Amino acid sequence: MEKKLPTIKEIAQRLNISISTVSRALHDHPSIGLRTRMAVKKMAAELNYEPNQTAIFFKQRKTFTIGVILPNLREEFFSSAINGIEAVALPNNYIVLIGQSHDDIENEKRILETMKKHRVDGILASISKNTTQIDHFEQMKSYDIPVVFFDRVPDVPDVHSVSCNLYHSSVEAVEFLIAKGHKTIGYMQGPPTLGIKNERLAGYYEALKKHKIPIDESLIVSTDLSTESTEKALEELLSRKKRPTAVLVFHDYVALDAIHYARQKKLRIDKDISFVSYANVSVTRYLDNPPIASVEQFPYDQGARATELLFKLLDSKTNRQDIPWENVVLKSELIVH
Amino acid sequence: MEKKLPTIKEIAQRLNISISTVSRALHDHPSIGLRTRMAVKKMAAELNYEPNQTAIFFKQRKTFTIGVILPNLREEFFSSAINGIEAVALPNNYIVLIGQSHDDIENEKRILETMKKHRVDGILASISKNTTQIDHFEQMKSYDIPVVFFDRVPDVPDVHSVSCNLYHSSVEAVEFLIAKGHKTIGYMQGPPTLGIKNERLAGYYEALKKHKIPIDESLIVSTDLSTESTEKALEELLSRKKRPTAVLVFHDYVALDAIHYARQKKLRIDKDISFVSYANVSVTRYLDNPPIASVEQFPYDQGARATELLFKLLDSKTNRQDIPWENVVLKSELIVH
DNA sequence: GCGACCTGCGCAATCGTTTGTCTTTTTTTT
DNA sequence: AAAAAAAAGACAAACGATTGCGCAGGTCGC
Repeated sequence: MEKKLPTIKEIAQRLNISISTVSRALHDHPSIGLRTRMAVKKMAAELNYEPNQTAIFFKQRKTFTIGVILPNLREEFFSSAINGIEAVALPNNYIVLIGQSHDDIENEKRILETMKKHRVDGILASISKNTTQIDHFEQMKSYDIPVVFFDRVPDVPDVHSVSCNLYHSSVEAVEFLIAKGHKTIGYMQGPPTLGIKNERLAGYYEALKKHKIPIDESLIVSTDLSTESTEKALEELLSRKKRPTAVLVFHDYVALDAIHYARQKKLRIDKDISFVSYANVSVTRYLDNPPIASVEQFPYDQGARATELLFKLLDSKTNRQDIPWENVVLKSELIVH
Repeated sequence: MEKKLPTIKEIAQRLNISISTVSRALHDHPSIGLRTRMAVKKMAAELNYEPNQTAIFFKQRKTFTIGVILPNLREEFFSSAINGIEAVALPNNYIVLIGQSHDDIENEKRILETMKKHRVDGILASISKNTTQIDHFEQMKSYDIPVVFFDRVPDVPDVHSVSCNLYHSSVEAVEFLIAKGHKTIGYMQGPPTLGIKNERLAGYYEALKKHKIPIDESLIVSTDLSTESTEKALEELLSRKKRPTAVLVFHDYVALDAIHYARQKKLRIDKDISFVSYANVSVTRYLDNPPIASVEQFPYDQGARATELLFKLLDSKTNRQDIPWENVVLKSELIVH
């Protein structure tokens, strides 16, 4: 049963020709005559020949594999991003290796190491929440493995990246609340390492400024994304003398925790307090009290664009060091529920 | 910049010894003396040598890669399963290649083909909802690539599989409803190809029988999982003369659609009608009207066990054909919310 | 009718490692 | 001190495919 697979060598022997001829024939090389070419192809079909990719990978120094490193597949954002990545990668005959950092930089390093060993052709990464330096990614340069960051991109200039600009949508989100009559609007931000650029906060400031609402720093609180931390942050906001009637929240899941807590405290959502957040996760569809609006960040598109950029890098014949850093920025969009 | 990576050959030249000696020294082969072994390791460290895995894969006919084929990563069940798979695979130095069938058998075949080309050592698969025959998986045998199915396993005897026994939990679920005083209990089943064994239905029958509740076939309806289909199915149930006060539903997401629809129809959840379903997805945490109970199917454990089984197959020296088919069945558990 | 050119194919090196076997050196035994 | 045994390392053949180069044989030109 365990027949070993046919090789070009076998084809060559049966046809009494050289293996190089077989190889070229299979690749439609012009220097092989039609007769032999046909004969080779016929025999290949008969034997059910399939090239041994591992041999080819080895010879070509190329594996047609891209590695994807991301925090957690269970987050809808990332599994959607994978779909975008696959949509571009598969048609190009690339296959996708996935590793989850679970938001731990040590895992991130381990995964990167493994992917390097497996000689992936390129890497797509969304960094973990406590990745503050990216030496481990920089190292890939010396192995000539290009890296493209997406969504959670490090805040340094010399990388390739695809991300969403949250500034405009943040302005829009706050203006949306203002239009609804809110005058005291809080902001609950995430961990400092995420969204270093703080486009969300900048948008928040800008909108308030634009509408001449004085900025009250005490209305800005932080959560580390855990439920407890979020509850504590909301508690803080609720204790302000000028209690906010609306809160812009770092992420839908955080908002859900906040909403849950607010309801426990007998606050009526969208009457006593309203929430707007980011991510536009699909479960809100089933909720009675979702955030009234959420900023869509197009994970699928981000994944697809990042993969396209990576392929561009892979294709470029020139020394990769010479390619200018490219930072694609997509527009986000406020979705009102 | 683009320095090419050091090889054992280079180490050999610098030390003026043979390549084989270097190789053996690095592997602590007993026939290499301590002096040379140390020298080799020192040099390897200096040069920052790393073995070329693609060469090794090629030579060893082994890639330390397992392919995972599943319907959709966006389903929490499957992304959790991936976690279980990674938990077993990574410590064993295996890496995970993922492909989504998106519930389309053609994709499934394509992915399988690609994975075969990439010479994965083994495959874990959860079949698509319209996979009725598994020839494409059977084919893997002739390439000596073992396949282990998990969760969505084909209903044939000669496969390896890991799945959850839903029979007992189904009985338990219905008894739970009966205990709550329900006497008219409907059942909304999924597409026929999924859960062919129909343990859910069997459990449903059993519980009713046990409690001497006559079985009314008109209380059994079907959905293809789409929202529309689910709504139609619920509508049917609601139109029965003896309208059910509780429904056992194929899957949480289906239940959510059903609940959504029921509420539109002004039914009060858990008063006019109650739902119990399967999967125990985590979003129910945020819902006002979740199913009152759900059957947990332990995706993480299923993934982990399936991977262990696969490794067992990979390890076995004997001809794989001789290994008896193993069908691991895990217990499910009714979680009351 | 003889060199120039084209066509069609074979030879052999190469990618980096592993591994069976053979050779050399060292150590032990008697 | 010589022979036998053990230890340490070298040689070379794989693994399967790609590819530069060279070498036939035929065709064409003049």
